[in-house]
Amino acid sequence: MGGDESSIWMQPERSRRPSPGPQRAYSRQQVVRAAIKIADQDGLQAASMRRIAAEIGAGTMTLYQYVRNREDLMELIVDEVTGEMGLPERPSGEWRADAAAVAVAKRDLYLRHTWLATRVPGHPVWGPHSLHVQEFLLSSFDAFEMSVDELVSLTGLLNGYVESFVRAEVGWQEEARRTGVDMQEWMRRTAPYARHLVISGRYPAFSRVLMENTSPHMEPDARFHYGLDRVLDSIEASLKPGT
Amino acid sequence: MGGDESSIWMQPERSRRPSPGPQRAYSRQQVVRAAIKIADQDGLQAASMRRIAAEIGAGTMTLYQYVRNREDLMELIVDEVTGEMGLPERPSGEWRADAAAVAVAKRDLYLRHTWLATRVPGHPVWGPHSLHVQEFLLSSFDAFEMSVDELVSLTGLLNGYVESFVRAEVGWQEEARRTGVDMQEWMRRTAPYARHLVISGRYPAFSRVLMENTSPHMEPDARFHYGLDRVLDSIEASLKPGT
DNA sequence: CCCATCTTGGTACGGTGTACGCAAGTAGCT
DNA sequence: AGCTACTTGCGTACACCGTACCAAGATGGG
Repeated sequence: MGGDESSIWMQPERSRRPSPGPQRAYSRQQVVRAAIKIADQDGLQAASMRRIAAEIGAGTMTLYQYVRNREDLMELIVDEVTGEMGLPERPSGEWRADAAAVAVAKRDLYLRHTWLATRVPGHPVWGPHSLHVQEFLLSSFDAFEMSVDELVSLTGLLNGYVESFVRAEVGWQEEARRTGVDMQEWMRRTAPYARHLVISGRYPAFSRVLMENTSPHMEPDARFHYGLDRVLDSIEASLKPGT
Repeated sequence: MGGDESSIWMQPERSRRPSPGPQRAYSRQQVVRAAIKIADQDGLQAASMRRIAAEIGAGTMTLYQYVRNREDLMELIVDEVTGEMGLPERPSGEWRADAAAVAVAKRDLYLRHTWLATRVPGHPVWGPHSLHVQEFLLSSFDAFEMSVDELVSLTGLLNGYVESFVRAEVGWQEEARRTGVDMQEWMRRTAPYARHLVISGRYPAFSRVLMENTSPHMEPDARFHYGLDRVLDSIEASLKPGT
């Protein structure tokens, strides 16, 4: 009977209702926390079933008692860390402040758990924490009259901005962890080629960006807020007050 | 002597200058094309060194005569397909049309090669085709006076929008290929849980989006252009005519 | 012709996710 | 109390992966 149990959120941790068999030695929470710890330290790839199991002192296959497969586990850890965003229960009513709060909290979260940016999107994560963030952002616009399509477009604009900004930001960090070569070092090693490109004269606009790359720049924080304001402006322009 | 040869673009295909040893049996082009073909059919993961080698009838390790490692090859195939964007030699002078052309061409490219969206960003790809796209977009704004920081922010806004939109779009397709479950099917399987969420009453705004998900929607194309216009508006608002 | 040099590609190593099945623990029923 | 049915932990095995290493063969210049 039961349903198709196709989503993890439909299969909460198996409860220990009185039934035959030994006591469970671990917990889903334990597995999830171990996975997050490893991903934080050495990247999402490093959070392999073997390594996670080793971290909690279990046999590899034991994990499959707590999680159906690695993909499900990935979904669990994403929702778990999303809980760290710590948004209030409901929006304040000031849509711009609320939307900005979501954006900033999301960026901070991604910077704290850089592996979040390496995930390929697919079906949405409908865990409790992720749903709360969704609900918070969507209901920030409750005071305005708009179709679902418009609402989804506008929140998508915001989410898209944050994600792409932070993906670029975090991409370098992830590469540095993987290869041991950070941005500074990569620039240094690629300098001869960069010089060649500039000298060729084929890419004047690109060269201008390249040349000034060594001079002091806007800090990432400032760049983020600058772009964020642009996006919020563009959202504001499409808002019509509701009933 | 020579340099550090740290980037692929500094090591063009080894030329066949007269020297002892057998003729080369394959070519970098051949390897790149095979990799693209496999990635198009079965995803980036499927483009393994073994599979690519098999595709062109070579031994696995032979590929390493044409490419230093898999990462370099990935960079090569990205630049290769970027050539398909087919932008004109230089911008028309109508910045809005030029920027929109880049956005549309990029989306089309990603839809044609969905694996592009699954790549984790890191150092930029400075291959000839990618550089041309960069140059085209940057120089679209030549008529305006702005700092490099502003220029990078604005083009980043546009690129970010396109990438995040198309990543969401393509995420479903990639998941469908990987798991055999497409969006329709996923929605169907998750319907009981969705119903549960709606009934719980905890997510009213989210529920509204969910409920209308079955009614006819704006087509992806229309949604893309709607958001694109928003982004272009927001860029336009920050433009000051130059000298 | 010789040989220095190049190309091909087999084998092997250390990793991955997970299917299968076995040994052992335990609650409920007789 | 003993049996049984079910659960849990987990070792083994399989089919993949990237690539280091090296042997064997091809070939152009002297």
